[in-house]
Amino acid sequence: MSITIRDIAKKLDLSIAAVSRALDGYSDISGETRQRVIKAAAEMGYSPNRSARQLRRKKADAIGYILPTEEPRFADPFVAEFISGLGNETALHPFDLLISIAPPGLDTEQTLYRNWVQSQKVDGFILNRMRVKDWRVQYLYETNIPFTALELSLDSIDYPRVEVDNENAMASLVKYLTKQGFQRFAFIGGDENLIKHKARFGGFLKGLEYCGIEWESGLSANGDMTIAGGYRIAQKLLYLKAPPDAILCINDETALGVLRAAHERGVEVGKQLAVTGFEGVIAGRYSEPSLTTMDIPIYEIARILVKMLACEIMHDVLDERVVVVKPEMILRQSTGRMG
Amino acid sequence: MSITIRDIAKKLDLSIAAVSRALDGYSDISGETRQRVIKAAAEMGYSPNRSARQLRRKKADAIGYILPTEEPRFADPFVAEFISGLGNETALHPFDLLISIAPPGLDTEQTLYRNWVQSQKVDGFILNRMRVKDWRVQYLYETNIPFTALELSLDSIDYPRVEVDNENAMASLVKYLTKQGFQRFAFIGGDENLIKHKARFGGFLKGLEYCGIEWESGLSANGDMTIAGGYRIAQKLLYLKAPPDAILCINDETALGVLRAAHERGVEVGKQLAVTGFEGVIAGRYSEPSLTTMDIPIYEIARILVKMLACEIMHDVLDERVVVVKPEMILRQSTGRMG
DNA sequence: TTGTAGGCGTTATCAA
DNA sequence: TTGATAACGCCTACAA
Repeated sequence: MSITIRDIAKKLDLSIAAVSRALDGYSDISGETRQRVIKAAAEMGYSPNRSARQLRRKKADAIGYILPTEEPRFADPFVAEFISGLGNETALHPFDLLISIAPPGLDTEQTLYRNWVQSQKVDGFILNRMRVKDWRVQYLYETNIPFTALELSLDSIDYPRVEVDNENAMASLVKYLTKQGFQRFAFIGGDENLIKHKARFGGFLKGLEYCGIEWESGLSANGDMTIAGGYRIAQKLLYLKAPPDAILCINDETALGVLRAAHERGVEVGKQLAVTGFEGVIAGRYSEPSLTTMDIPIYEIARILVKMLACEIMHDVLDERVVVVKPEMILRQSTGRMG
Repeated sequence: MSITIRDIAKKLDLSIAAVSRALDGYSDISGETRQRVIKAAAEMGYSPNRSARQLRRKKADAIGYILPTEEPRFADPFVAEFISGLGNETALHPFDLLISIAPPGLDTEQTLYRNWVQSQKVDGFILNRMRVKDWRVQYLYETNIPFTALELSLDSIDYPRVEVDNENAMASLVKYLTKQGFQRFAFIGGDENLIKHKARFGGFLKGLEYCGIEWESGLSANGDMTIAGGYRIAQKLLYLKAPPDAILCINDETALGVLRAAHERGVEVGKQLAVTGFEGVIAGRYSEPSLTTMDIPIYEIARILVKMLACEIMHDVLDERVVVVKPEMILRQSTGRMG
């Protein structure tokens, strides 16, 4: 079968203990022996059996990410970039990345988390799509499992995390559009239980207030953060007797759907109607018209989350327990009048 | 610490062996005892320690997917949908999904595969983005590790796989466009070492031949299968003295970039210029204009690959060793003249 | 039907 | 500096 330390020990006429220590870089082993062992190991193509090591060390050397997705087929560019970041960063550490998928309901998701914890499959978790009240936070905190997350849930638990300054960013968009002369603001959000929604919608309201504009509740609706959802809701908004002249969206996907609906309605986006996204997904750069958005470095955020988690797991000191990311406003054609 | 069978045994005053067998559904255990054990296990929140089980069984109960990506940040919708399919299907089996990322060069990628194999991290692999000559196929075949793949590489090794009828599908597009009156055909491909490229470009040529059109090599170029790549190449094509009136792309991403370039050039897509994608990524439905494409059920394919792999690992008989998927032509505005 | 015991490959604790 | 040896938690002959 596979090569074990036993094979190396036999070949070198050493004890397995000596081999093990030589490979793990302990100091109580002669330099010469170490060299011989390392050489032999390399020649024989040895690499330690993961399960045995894990069993003994009581560590999985793996981190887990459970994608919280509603529909089986709801895979957006955000996810792709996020996973890509997780994958690249974990590869730099001595960790594996374990991935699964569970709808954010209580059943499957809870079972999955509990199972991974109890069977010690992973040493820690990466979380995103935080909910206002998030049982994952409660659970992992109580069971003392390390985790890092994108966004802070409102469970009054302080965990290592990356935060995006959603609120001010969204407010900035409102202010900018006001200066451009737009007046009737609509907002298309997502699930109200999401922190992301709360923060961005909050920023929208804050922006309106700052600009002295009164909020018309009829001009806001929540979708599912997909292109299709944005399209559907925009269709309604654009057929109102007094339609909005600016539609701010919780994310780029939604905004891309809005663009489509506007085209069909024959509304000139950038002139008669301003549309903004959020998150800076690549497609927005090439849409017609191109999409004004608040860019968020999703890939980088994912990497930071892994780095932080690795520190937590190793019990290293974390220089920054909270990393705040400021979105960057990217002005493109969909808000027009940009000279 | 965590709950083990020992704890259950102690509580129920049984031997650990009895508990183990009861949980694993062996027949040589009394129904009553089994019930007691199962009940206690559930109450105590037991789930077996993964490392211990793996070590004993010499099985990882995990499948691996190593994302072959060039750029650290190259995450496309294809990947998102693919991973989503892998994740959902593995969740239905008693398997974990281990994910990592490696550029398709020899170095990192080879080390990673070897490491996962040698340390027995996974019981099998899912492959995609097959290359014409693919060392992964050679290696896994030789080491006798189960794997399934999307596309057949040209290594003369017959493995369980899903194949997409790329060639005929692409040829169909050419034929269709010819009927619509388009005449000067350009093709934007990807990496020439990819099976996908070979097959789709081959289909393009086949289609031309069928229609009696001569191929102008100046009207073909290879990009990197991203929106940006498509955009860049289309810019060149559209400024030729005799520009094409139809641009067929290896994938939707490329085609979306072409749309953008056409807009900027002031070319009316659907009338003066036909553009087609391939793969049926969701964004194409909402682009402006919407994109004609060959839809491929990526999500389903991923699930099939996992199912097949599971069979292979369990040494079950595979009813179909090769599943062929026929893309579905979806006609939208980008090829116009559709009544 | 149940219990005993050995071992999977490592690592860690002792002695030597 | 090295070598025995005992776990880690689970599974499975074999014995009872």
